[in-house]
Amino acid sequence: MDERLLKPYDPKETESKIYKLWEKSGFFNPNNLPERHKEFFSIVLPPPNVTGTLHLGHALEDSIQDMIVRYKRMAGFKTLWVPGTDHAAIATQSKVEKLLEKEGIRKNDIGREEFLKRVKIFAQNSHDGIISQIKKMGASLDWSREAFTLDEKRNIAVKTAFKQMYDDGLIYRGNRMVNWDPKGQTVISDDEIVYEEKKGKFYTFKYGPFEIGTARPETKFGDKYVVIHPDDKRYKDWKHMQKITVEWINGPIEATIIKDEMIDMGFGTGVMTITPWHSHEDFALAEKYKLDKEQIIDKYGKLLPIAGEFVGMKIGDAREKIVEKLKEKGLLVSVDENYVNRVATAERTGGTIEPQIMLQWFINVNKPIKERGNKTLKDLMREPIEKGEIKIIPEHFEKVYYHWIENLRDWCISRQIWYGHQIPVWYRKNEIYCGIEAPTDKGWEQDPDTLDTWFSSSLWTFSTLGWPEKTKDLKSFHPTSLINPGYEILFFWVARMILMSQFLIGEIPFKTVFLHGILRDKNGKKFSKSSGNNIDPVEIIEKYGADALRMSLISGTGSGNDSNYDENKVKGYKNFANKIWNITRFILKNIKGSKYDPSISNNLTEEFKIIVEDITSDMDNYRFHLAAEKIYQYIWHKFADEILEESKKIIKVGDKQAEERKSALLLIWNDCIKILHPFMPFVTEEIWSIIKKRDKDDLIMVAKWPFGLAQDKPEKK
RNA sequence: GCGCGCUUAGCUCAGUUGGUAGAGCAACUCAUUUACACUGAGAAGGUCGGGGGUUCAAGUCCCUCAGCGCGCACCA
Repeated sequence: MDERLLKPYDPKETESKIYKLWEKSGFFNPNNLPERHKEFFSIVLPPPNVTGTLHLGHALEDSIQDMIVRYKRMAGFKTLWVPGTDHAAIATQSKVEKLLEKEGIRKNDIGREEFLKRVKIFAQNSHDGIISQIKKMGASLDWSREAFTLDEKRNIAVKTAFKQMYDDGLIYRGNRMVNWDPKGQTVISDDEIVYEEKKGKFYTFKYGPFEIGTARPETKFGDKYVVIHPDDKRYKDWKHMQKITVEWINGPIEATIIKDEMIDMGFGTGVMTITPWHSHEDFALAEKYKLDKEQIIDKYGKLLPIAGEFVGMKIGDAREKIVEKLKEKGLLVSVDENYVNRVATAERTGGTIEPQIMLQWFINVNKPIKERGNKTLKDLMREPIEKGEIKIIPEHFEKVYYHWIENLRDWCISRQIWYGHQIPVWYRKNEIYCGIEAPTDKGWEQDPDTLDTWFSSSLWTFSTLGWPEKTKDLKSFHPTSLINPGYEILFFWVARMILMSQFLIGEIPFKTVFLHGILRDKNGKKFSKSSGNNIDPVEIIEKYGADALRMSLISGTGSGNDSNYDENKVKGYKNFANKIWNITRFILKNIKGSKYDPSISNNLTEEFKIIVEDITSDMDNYRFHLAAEKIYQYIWHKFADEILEESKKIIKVGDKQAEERKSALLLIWNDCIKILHPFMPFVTEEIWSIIKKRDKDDLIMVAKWPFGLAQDKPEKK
């Protein structure tokens, strides 16, 4: 009897030892896999942000992906799982800014270079912690191919991508309405906005012969256009472009009446004034009728000279004072105190977004691309899903995806932050140069802005494989087989990867998008540092083992569904790990001295084969949670509770039937351990080593899936 | 407003192409040192959110209502 089996299973002792064994084997790298691994299977790890440490949500993601990767590897695929981390531009920068604030340092005091040094140190620390966390999960990532969204190679990819899109006129610089975050002092994309419902006041003012409503009186200084619906009978006597003089905040102004169908006649009085500089819709209207646009608020959220006596005031402070003045002038009609406003805030800094017209860089999603039969980037994003080249699981997210594309505006990619890929564009007076390298002659200055972090992550499936170089990896492993992000980054990441891959290399980035849900705490609350419910996976691993954690996260939740984390469940699977440990002890004890016949076939093995067929079909059809529960049920309640109990009597007799039973037990148990391996890799590898007692190369991680049932060919289209 | 989900045992959730309702945890009754107490045996627990429809047959498909969650959107 192996000494290890004499005491209960101890994951702590086993896991780090086993992980080292795996790393040493080299099998994480597909190049080192034995001959039988032919067809390629590839997947990239959604790179975690280097903003701190991983939480249980990442553990869920790692568990699912490693389970799939291990299954595919056993099935005979030449399997690659690419690791990496994301520099997460704004998120990381604002994190470091906050840390420096505590030391009383502001980033402008130390300057760009010194600040970036600090960020780099922070990012490196985060990275190291994250990698060690991922390894503790048992993730079989090929570390020799590790990448970072901001490393040298990815920088070349980013610049190459930018230039290609710039040359094709898809990236342009223009004065457009953008989302300005006064707190983060940068613009952000539409997708980085989080809307919060806030109760506020809704004011109605007299504006000449009209009454207009607004929730933001502080933007109204420059309002000199009155918009009315052309069909509104109440105002039928007013003509389009008619000019009137009205008394307003700082005296009389000349206003112009605009008749346009954008107005909702049923809302308020059916009349509104517009502020083209600080509102997306107003801007669109102003463009349509070539109206003047005036800036009211500066980038610090303060009022400009147009505000007259209110100049320099913060908009929040100015609001009530402006209302007061209007009231004194007899222009205030009413105040609705129960108005619910949807306030746009910045995802990362929490700042209240101020729409502004600014000179920024954009990706044009509506421009017909000549070389692609006049298709737009929107078309390139939509088509692979429509044609079924990319499958989204669960399927209903396809509708969500289309819906997003329909509403998509040009993607603003420039950011006024320091941490990130600097835009590869140089200016000299009126000249502009875009290139991989800086121009060599004098007088050029590079654009100080950096790129949206999602620009670099959207190249991830091919930038990690060597693009823009034509590498062997790229040829072998792209398009990748599968991607497994949470559904919350379907737009941020998945959609943009499809966009970039389609445009830059003319192929899809992955064949299947398998989305997972969000893991919440026991009470259904989102994990976050601020609510103090954050859990470090390592903490749980030390208590129950990585196997138990993995199994508890995978089983019991349908794909794409949110789930609640329950420590009791982990505890249950720790018991399960010990159960299979004891089963192994029982079997080895009982088969001692007997000859093992691997060709045995009887009722037990036939019945087992049917179970394995069922489980394998679940594995091949993304029903992993079912596969996990089925193998658990079989092992504990069929194999242990029934078959082993019954075997005790049979083996006691010591006849031919007993010998056959012993062989059947060993055969079935061997295969049970294999099937369980993708879910609980550590304990199964340890048991394998005890059963096999062979040399180091004979690892369960490269053992063949039972009965040759798993597909070793790519899925049929 | 538009879109997408969810509602199944006390709790947390599974339930694949429609074919007699499942698991884990909790609670209940027994077994008491067995490969395993990180255990075993057993019993209990559900008109599958309400209503209607299709079908020989509906938790599953269709319609409708309600509650909850999420995403998107230009209600000034």
